[in-house]
Amino acid sequence: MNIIERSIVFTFKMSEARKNKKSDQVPEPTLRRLPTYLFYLEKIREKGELTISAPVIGKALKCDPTQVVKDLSVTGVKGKPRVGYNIYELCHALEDFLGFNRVNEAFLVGAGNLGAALMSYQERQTLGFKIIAAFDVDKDKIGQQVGGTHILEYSKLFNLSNRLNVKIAILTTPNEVAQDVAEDLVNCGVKAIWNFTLTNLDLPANIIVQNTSMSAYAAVLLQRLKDASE
Amino acid sequence: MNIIERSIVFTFKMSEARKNKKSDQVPEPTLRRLPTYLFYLEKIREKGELTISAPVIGKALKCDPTQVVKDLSVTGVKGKPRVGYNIYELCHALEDFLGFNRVNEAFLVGAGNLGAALMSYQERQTLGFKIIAAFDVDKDKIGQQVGGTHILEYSKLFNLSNRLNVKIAILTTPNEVAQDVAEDLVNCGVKAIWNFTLTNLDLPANIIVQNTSMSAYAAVLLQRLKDASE
DNA sequence: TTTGAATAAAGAAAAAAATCTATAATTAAA
DNA sequence: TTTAATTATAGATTTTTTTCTTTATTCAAA
Repeated sequence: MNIIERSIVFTFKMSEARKNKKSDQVPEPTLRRLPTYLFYLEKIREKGELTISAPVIGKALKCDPTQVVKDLSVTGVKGKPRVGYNIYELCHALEDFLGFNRVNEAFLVGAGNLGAALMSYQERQTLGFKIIAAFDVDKDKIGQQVGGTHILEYSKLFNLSNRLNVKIAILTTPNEVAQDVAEDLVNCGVKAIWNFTLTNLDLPANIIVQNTSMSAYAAVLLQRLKDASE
Repeated sequence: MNIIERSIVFTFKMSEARKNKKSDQVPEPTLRRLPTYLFYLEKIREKGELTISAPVIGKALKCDPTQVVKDLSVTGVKGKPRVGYNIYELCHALEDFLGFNRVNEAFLVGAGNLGAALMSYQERQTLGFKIIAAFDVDKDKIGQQVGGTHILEYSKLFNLSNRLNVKIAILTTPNEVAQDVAEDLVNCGVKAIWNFTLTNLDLPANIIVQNTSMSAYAAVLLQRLKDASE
């Protein structure tokens, strides 16, 4: 194969990769597990440990050790045989990979119970981003503060988004207004919406929507309980 | 094959099925989708529609129509070609399958923001179970009421669990006490724990633990946003 | 220094899940 | 009554994810 043929093959492979971007995406199950590793490792690090092996992590987190190795490999951190991983390095790499050490700013719309929970959640535990402003239409809530974040009148969203360049929004409104609010958010430049409502949002294809329904987990729990009693 | 040979084959198959119970378990991805179907169908039913086809559901929920058919088939409901499913029948079957129409009673421990959110959640939206009592150690919270449920002194858990036969518990305590509380709950007869803490609970194998970390979703969202901007 | 045990890493195999395809049933329109 | 279009259903295929296997590396002990 000469240099031209090679470059053709190369070009082909590149466009293939670009076409189905999914190929180089980290699998969702892995992404979901990564924070669990991070929080476990942080706990171990606080105990003064310096290294940890995949079998030990696997035992603690009740999962397959080779799964652990595969998952952690996305960070690029190399472990040493007979020793394991450097905990400090691994924590840092995980935080970096997950983006938990960057300031990912987010809006929150709907400061009801769940909204307030997420606002206070960010104080204690790393959620992955900082809610810089919450919005609501309820006069009683407006002006209040939860978890260090102010609740503002919803209409202020439009002014504020002009000045700030916020890409992430958390949607915890009632179902009925979810679609309208989501469209407002997209118009304000939001690129990713974490949707806690039961509304199936109809938005442009380039907008990332992460649907999170508490019912989904409840369904799995109830079913496994049913399975167990049979 | 005579009758005896047949019965041997039959016995073998039965024990196989019992051995790896997983085989007849409904896949977790399907279980997670079922509440989404239910809430969508309820919305459509309210509009007065009587039937709906899998392709229509698939278009609305942005998923493959054959996926819809496979998922809905777990309820046993049959659709008619060229017509689709009877919405009323399907809603009922889904509620029944998911156990959402039964009274699944649950305890909640840790009436902080997230706990309170779940308590108020059950009012508006079907969570799948009814939180009949919440427990906390915070004097300010004890005696209060959220979403129609009273917050009781934690120590009352032990008396109450003797009288009531509650199988499900929601764990929304701080991480530090999660393991201890979980063990208490198991001693009180709880069989399934919905764990919102970041603690990896170490409990008997027969106890069902559903770990739900907000960070897991956040991680996926952040990553997809990163993927999109590359 | 040598040997052996532990473990990461890479790749193969298996399992699980999603998607595609073909078939048969049904109904509305011709 | 017949035909064509729609759609559920079942099964095959593909893709994704997990688990298993092998290999090579490293460190501790002999």
